[in-house]
Amino acid sequence: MTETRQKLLDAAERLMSQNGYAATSLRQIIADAGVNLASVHYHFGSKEELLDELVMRRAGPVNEERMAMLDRAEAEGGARGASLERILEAFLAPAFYVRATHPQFVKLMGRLYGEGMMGLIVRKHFSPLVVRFQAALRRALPDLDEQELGWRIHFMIGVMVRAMFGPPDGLYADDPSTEALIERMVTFVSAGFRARVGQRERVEVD
Amino acid sequence: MTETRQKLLDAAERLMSQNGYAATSLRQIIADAGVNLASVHYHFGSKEELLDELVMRRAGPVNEERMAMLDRAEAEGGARGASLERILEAFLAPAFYVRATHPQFVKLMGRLYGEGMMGLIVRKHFSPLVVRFQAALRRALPDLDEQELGWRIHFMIGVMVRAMFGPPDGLYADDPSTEALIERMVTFVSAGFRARVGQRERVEVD
DNA sequence: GTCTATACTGAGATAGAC
DNA sequence: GTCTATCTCAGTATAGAC
Repeated sequence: MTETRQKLLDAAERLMSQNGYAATSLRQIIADAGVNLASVHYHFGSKEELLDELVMRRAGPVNEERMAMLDRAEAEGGARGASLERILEAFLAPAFYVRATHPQFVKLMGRLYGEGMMGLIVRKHFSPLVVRFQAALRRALPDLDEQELGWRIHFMIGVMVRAMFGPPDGLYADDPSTEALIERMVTFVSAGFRARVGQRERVEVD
Repeated sequence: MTETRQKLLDAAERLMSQNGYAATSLRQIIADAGVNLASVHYHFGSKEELLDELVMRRAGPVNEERMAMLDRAEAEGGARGASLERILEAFLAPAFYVRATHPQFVKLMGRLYGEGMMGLIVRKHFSPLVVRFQAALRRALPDLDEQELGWRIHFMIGVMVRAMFGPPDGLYADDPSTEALIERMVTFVSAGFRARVGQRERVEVD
């Protein structure tokens, strides 16, 4: 990979994580990277393909880690299969672990999901991942019907995207450590996945 | 309100619900509405202010309905306050009831949240709503600490936004009725709100 | 008060010289 | 591989007709 490519990807990641994809112009990016405007189209072809490479250079390793964690969870679970919590953790945690080395990337992913820019990338690169996790969840929740499972996965993505955006707007919540945030998501989402259909929990809290 | 204003708002709602805010140009909107380009700036001042009016002409009534449902839930709850499920339903249901008369508006709201365009509008117009619902949840979940509650509200918004976007991408989920969708959200989210902190549910599903 | 015509700046994309 | 110049289309602004 040439130096120019690197500079463009780094500048785009930095700027887009702050302002989103649409609001970040190629002219901002090339100014920040110190290269010529036409080099974007020489190296990537378009703004959208630049984004594709930008996402995949980090999402690739994230998805490999997700698969590896799911492997371990299933190995430990033996014949029962992996537990719900371990499956959810395998999916959610690696996406936030990258905060340690590339904090802006996580925020960028949240923005991209929100802007609808992830749909294409997911269809293009994430298919094996989606299939495997759906199958694992299917097995962990055998009583949940297919439609309901699909919607709950959809809801989980919503929770993840929101968490990637950062802490809530108001003054009422902190910015927790990565581990605490993952714990919060898994606790919330696993309870949601386990909820009985058509029979809301009516127990009063203590 | 003049006819031109109406036409612009209607055209913008239709087009933006399909392609999002940023990807919809004023020139598309004025072509669809059959009016002159400059009329946008005469009537609204800018694309962003057009959006503000567009959102509030429907979100205004939605928020009033939310307040009214919360009033009823608290009246029924008496001294105990409203139940968690009723609070969540009061927040979520009215946002989806508008599908009956204005189906595109719900999708538009999902897109706008995703694009980060709702932040400003929420701060400008939704403050009383946020305060009231946060207080109601606080009361329904007295054992939950403030930070945790803030994050769980954040997560709920994520679920709502995802549901507004429409059914999940894959072939694995249907497009349910509004009532069924609300039921699904309330079931999932209420279980998440009730989950015990730092003590994940370990019960196997039957 | 309302609308039309037109111009200004900045976006993404592209062709061709070097 | 890189750069200059240029194309089309975006949001915005204003002058002036009715």
